Amino acid sequence: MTRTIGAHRGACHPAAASCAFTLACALRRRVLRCQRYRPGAGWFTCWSRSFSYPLLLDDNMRLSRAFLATLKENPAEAQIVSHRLMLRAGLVRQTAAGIYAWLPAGLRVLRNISQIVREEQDALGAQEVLMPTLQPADLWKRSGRYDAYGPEMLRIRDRHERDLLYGPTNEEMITDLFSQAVKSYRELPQVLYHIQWKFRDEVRPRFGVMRGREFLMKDAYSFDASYDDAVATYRRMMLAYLRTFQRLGVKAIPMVADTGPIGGDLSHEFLILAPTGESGVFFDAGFEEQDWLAEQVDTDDHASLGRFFERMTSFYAATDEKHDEAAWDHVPADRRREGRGIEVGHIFYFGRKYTESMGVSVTGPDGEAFHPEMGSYGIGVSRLVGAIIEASHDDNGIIWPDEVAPYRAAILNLKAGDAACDSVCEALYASDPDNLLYDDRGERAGVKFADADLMGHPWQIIVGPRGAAAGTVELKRRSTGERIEVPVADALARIAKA
RNA sequence: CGGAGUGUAGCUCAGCCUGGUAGAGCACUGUGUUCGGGACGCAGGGGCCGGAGGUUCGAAUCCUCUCACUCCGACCA
Repeated sequence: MTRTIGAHRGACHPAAASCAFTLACALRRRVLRCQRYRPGAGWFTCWSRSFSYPLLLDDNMRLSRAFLATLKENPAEAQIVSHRLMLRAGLVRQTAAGIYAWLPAGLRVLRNISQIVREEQDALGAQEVLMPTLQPADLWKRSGRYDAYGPEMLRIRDRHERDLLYGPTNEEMITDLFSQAVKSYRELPQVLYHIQWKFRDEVRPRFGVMRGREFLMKDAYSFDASYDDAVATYRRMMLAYLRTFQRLGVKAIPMVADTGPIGGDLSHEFLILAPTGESGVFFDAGFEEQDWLAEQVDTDDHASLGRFFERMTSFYAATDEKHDEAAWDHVPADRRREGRGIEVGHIFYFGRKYTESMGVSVTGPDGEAFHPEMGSYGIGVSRLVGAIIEASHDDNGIIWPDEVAPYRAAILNLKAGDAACDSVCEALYASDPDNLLYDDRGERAGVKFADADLMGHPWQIIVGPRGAAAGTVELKRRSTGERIEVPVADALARIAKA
C-alpha cells in the first residue's frame, strides 16, 4: 500500500498511530518491522526471496486507497466479456498489443491460481524450479528448433552480438539442466516444473489475456527410464490436472489431442466450458459428476493408475477436430453434451525427441547409456484468469469461484462516517485484513453495490446504519444473489471456506 | 502476413465532408443538498487533436510518410 511504502522516505505509517483496534495494531507492528533502514538510503521494504512476492503490507485493501478505480464504461479495445470485465474491474491494463500489466486484484488472482497449481504439482512429487525468460539461441540450435520455430519466437541480440530469445517454452533448457545433474537411471523419475512468463509473438493477439503474447504458464517436464514409467507419470499428471481444475472451481474436461508423429493416446487438452470458446467440444455428461479430489488412486502403483486412467478415458470427450461420430453414437443420448471450450492445459508425452536430438542420456542398470523418456505438461495460468471469467460472470460482472477470488469478501460500508457503521466495518476488517476488501469510500450505496458485483467477490458484507445499530450485517452471496442478515459476530464464520 | 478501420481530456465519444485557434457525458477537485442498487445543483481543473513533413495568411480538419491500437481472415496455449 502506498502509505506504507511511504516508509521508504522515512515517514511512519500514518494509520499506525491512529489505529483503534488492537489486532490491527499488532499487524501493523509486525509489518513495520519488515521495513529496513539503510544509512544514506532511508527506509526500504524487505522482500521475501520467493517469486516476486513481497511481504504483505497491512491495510492495503481499503478501496479508498486502492490503486485503480473501476471503469463504468467499456474500453473500446475490449471485444469479449472477460477482457471487458478485467479492464473494468481493474485487474489488468494493456501495455502493448497482447502485453498486460497486472494490477493488485489481478495479481492476487494470478497468485491464487498459481498456488493451487503449485500444491498439486508438489503433491505428485514434482519439484519447482525457475528458469529464465531469456535463453541462449545455442540451446535451440542443438535441438534444431531455432530455425524451425518461425516468427512466433522473439529473437534478441545482446551487445556482444550473441543471439538470445525470449522463451516460448522450455524443453531445451530443462533437458540441458537435467543432463547436467542426472547421470544414472537410479535418479529417475524426475519431474520438474516452473511457473514463468513466456512470450510468443502472435501475429494477431486478441481476447485480452486469453490470447496475449506474454503469458504466465506452469510447465512441467518429466524424465523416465522406460515407456511404462513415462505412462505412469503421464497418468499421475492427468490426475493432478483434474484435481487442480476442480480446486480452481472450474469444469475442465480432458480431450484427446493430437499427438503428432509420436502417436498413441498420451496427449490431452483440458478445456473450460464457455460459450466463447475457440473449439467446439463433445463430451459425456459423466465427466460433470466426477469428484477427482475423492478419487482413490495409489499413485505409486501402475495398476491402480491404469484403472483410474481407464475409467477416466471411458467417458467420451473430444474437440470438433477429433470428434468421432461413431464413438459419439455410443454415448447415451441424455448424457451427450455439446458446447464450446477454452484450452487451459495440455499434457503431452513425447518420448525421446529432445533427449535424442540434444544427445542427453543416463546410464542404465546394464551399464549402457540410454535416452530418457520425456513428457511436458502445461497450464496457462494467466489465460485461466480470462477463461474463468468467460465461464463465470453475469450482466453485473465477474463471479469469482471461492478458491481464486482476489478477496474473500468486500465489506460495504453503506454510510461511511456513521459511527456505528465505521466501527462495525473497522472491526470486521481488522479481524482478517488479508482476505477482505474494505469499501470505505464516501460513495453512495448503489456505487458500492455495483462495484462489488463487478469485481465479483464471492461474498459482500453489507453494513448499513440500521443493522449496525442493531448489531447485524447483511451477507450477500455473489453467485446466487442470496442475502441473509446475521449478527456481526457471526459474519466471518458464515463466509468462511467450507 | 493479406483485407478493413480507428487514433481528439483518465473513460465513452462528437467536431473533420464544407480549414478560422477544442466540445459533451462520465470520472476528477471544491461546495451545498442528498444517502440501501452507478443522485442533483453551483463553481473549477484537465487536451502540442498519436508523431513528422507538406499545402495555406491560418490545419484536429486537406495531402504525404510514419507509429500505435482494433476488427475480419490465415495461424496458435
